[in-house]
Amino acid sequence: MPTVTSLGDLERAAMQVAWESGPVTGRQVAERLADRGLAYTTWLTVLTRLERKGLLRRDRHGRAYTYTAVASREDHIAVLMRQALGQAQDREAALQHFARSVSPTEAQALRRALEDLE
Amino acid sequence: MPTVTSLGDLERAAMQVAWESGPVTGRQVAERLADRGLAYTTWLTVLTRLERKGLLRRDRHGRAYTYTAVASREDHIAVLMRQALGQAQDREAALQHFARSVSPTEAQALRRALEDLE
DNA sequence: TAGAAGTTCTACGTCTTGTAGGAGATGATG
DNA sequence: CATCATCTCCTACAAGACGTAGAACTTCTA
Repeated sequence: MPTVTSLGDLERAAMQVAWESGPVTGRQVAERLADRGLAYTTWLTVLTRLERKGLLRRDRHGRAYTYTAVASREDHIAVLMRQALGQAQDREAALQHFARSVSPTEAQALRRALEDLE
Repeated sequence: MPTVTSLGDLERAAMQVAWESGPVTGRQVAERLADRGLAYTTWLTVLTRLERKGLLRRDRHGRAYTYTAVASREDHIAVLMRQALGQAQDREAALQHFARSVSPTEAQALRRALEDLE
């Protein structure tokens, strides 16, 4: 299981944009996050690093690159959760603790999801 | 939700020992992990950092300190999983993806755990 | 063909983690 | 009580990740 490195603050922000706005250019990310007052090239660097981490893919479109999330946010989160779970020596016990820690709504959603599995 | 910082390699190893061997001294950790060939003070530093991160607690016992895990390994893992889940904007969707990604055995364990909830 | 817009490369400061030595405190032991 | 074995504390340094960005080079486009 290839370890997913944890993301920094800017990296997370850029991923949010990629997830919410579909394929984006560096320029678009910079505009979407203009409130942070960071330089355009800062976002380019962040996007490049996210590509190297395998979270984004990029395709040329004319002069510019377009960045696309490799996995959906939900998939990414599921991977993170599985990775946490993988650290348990007793997974069933860990799952039990997890089940106890979720809200009733979440528990219900989980039950439904598990039913749909079969 | 106070963010749990991710652990480094040595930190994780030290936590394993703390979880498996109950309260331990720095010396014991160093011995348990002697195969790594690291200096005793290296482990002391690691334990100190884990204490600062809130994962270990320490109590004086004569001249030495004894380190104890604040949460069980399973609780810690549940926290990590919840933290991952917390990044979703649509938790139900994320849980659904997670449910789909676990093994049949794990799914069964989860179902049981959720049943026991009520 | 010149300018706008894009990319690439390089760089630097800070924080985290791995790694550990030296100095000082303290408990045990003869 | 003096000394030795231990223990802690403080400090340090290298490497890597991340935030941050400018300079230089490339490429559309009018």
